[in-house]
Parts: sequence; structure tokens; C-alpha cells
Amino acid sequence: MRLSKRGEYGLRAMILLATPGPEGRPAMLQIREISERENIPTKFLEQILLALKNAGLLHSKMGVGGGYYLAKPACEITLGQIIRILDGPLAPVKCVSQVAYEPCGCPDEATCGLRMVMFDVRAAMTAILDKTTLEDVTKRMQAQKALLGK
Amino acid sequence: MRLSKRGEYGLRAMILLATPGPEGRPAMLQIREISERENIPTKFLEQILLALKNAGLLHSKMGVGGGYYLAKPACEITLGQIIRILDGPLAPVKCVSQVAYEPCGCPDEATCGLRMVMFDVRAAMTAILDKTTLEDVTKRMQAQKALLGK
DNA sequence: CAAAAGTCTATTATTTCTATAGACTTTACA
DNA sequence: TGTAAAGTCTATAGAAATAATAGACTTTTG
Repeated sequence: MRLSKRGEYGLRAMILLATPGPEGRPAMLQIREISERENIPTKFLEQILLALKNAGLLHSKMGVGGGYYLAKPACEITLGQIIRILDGPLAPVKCVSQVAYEPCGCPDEATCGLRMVMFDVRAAMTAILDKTTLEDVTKRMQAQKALLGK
Repeated sequence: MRLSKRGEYGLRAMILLATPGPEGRPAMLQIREISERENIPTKFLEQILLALKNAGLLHSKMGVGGGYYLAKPACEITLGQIIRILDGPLAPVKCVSQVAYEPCGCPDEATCGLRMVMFDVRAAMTAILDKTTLEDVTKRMQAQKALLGK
């Protein structure tokens, strides 16, 4: 039941890209800068950002002075979207996935106890991940920093 | 964020072993029988049941007429216990695991937004998995069967 | 045009997952 | 008492997913 490194790195990069800079709004950042600040292998991050770009969550600017920036306001991007792009369906077993349903091989799906429970688990996870936006996350971080006097 | 096959098979086997037979209480079953009824590769299931036995959740009887049976009442075994034995910690990232904590490489754990959210996700998952017992599952299955007239 | 930056595809390395093999031990019972 | 039925245990093979690296290419700015 673990998030992959790809997913973890992607989320951390997106959160960083959503963090308001000195001017108050999220800034454009270069791959290099993100990888250094978050301890992510540069070339691996490159692939991840590209995937997020191709999925429409990021835009980029090529050439000197270029970089990546959010394609939409941070309040319109959920963690669930990001994880699904990088790691696939959130469901713990395929037979409870909304998007990527597949039978799981149990004798009778209609009365499968495991399926019933995993359905609930999936619901509990998506209730958080599909509701929490990048803005929610950066606000929580700011609040915590203020609380700790950082 | 997926349950492994090992975990899935183990849970299905345990649920079957917890299901009351004709005499009203959970029966002793042989590996062969479980693997046939649940479509699980026999030799793989063997390893899984052995792990669950060594962890104290199952007892076994060797020799002719032997088999596996629950080491405790079904109401005292939770799905969370089973998954942790077979798949390791439930936490989506190691830095929010209670049992298997490891730092995750973020610049500052105290103000890490991803960590805060994943902490909530972990809590939501364990709220279900550490509360749901094998008995809960078999009862839900029976109720569903009754509802469908099976 | 040169340097900085993203794009894209391929490949390798590592790990985890899934499964199989096979020799061994215990038990029941004919 | 010996044989067949069952679990025990360790090793390892095969396959798939994950993680990471490489390198050639394109775009942009000055």
C-alpha cells in the first residue's frame, strides 16, 4: 500500500511549484532547482515533470530563462489527479477501481468480503486525495511554519 | 497504492478460514482446498499460510487429515494485522509509518506538506483496516448473500 | 551562434513480486 | 510398521515494475 518514488517526487515537485514566492504567486522553476531543493535525481524528475506536462497539469517555457509552472491555479489541482497520472489508479485492488476496473478472480464478486472492505478503503483514500488541492497543502505548510516560528 | 497479490491471497484465505461451516464455527481447511476455492497458486499459498502461521495468526495440524485453522477467534484478528505481516507497513510513505519510520528525504519534515496529507491518508486507512475483523467481514458476506437470496 | 533550458526515446540497473521446485518432517491408519 | 497424506522450509527462477541514467535533439535568448 505504498506510494512510489515517482509519485512522491511528483507530488513534492508540484507542491513546490504551487508555493507562493515573494511576489505572492507561484513562480516558474527550473528542473535543476527543484531537484536540488527536494533531493530528487534530476533526470528522473525530468521524466516526471514531462508526464505531468503532457497530462495538462504543467506548462513549460523552453530556452534560456525557461522552466516549469502550474497550468492552472493551485486550488484546481488535486493530489489525486497527480498520483493517478504518475502511479495509476488509487484503488488497492483493481476490482474496486472506478477508472481501471478489472475482475480480481474471486469466486463471486457480488458477495466478496474483501472487495467490500477494499471499496471502503478506496473511498476513504479518495475522500482525502481527491479533495485536497495543492493550495490546501501550501496553506497547511505556511500555517505550520508560522506556528513553529520559521 | 496497491495491495500486493500476496496480501490479497492471504486476506482471502483468512476470510475463508474464518467463515463458519455447517457446524457454525470456522473449520480446518487444507491448502489444496483453499487454493482451489479461491483460485490461488497452491505453492504460493503455502508460503503465505506459513508466514501467517509463524506470525501466530494460524495454527496447523500435520499429517493425514491435517490442515490450517485460525489461532484465535475471528473477532480478534484484524485485516490490518494480516496485511502488515504479508506486505509490511500500511503507511503510503515511510516517514508516516508508526512501526517502520524512516526519513523521506524532504528538506524539513516538520513542515512537509506531503507528510501532513499522507499522515491523514494513513490514518484513514488504518481506521478501517485495524478496526475491521475477520468476523466483521464474514458477517457482511453472509448479509449480502441473504440479501441476494444466495 | 553559443549557451541555457526543456523534449524525447532508449536503455540499464535494481528491486519486488510472483511463482515453482524439491527435499524434509509429522501424523494417521491399514 | 510402513506408506500416503499433509504441512515445513529454503532456495531460486522468472517476470514485471520501479528507479535511474544516457544521450541526442529542439527551442529560446542575447
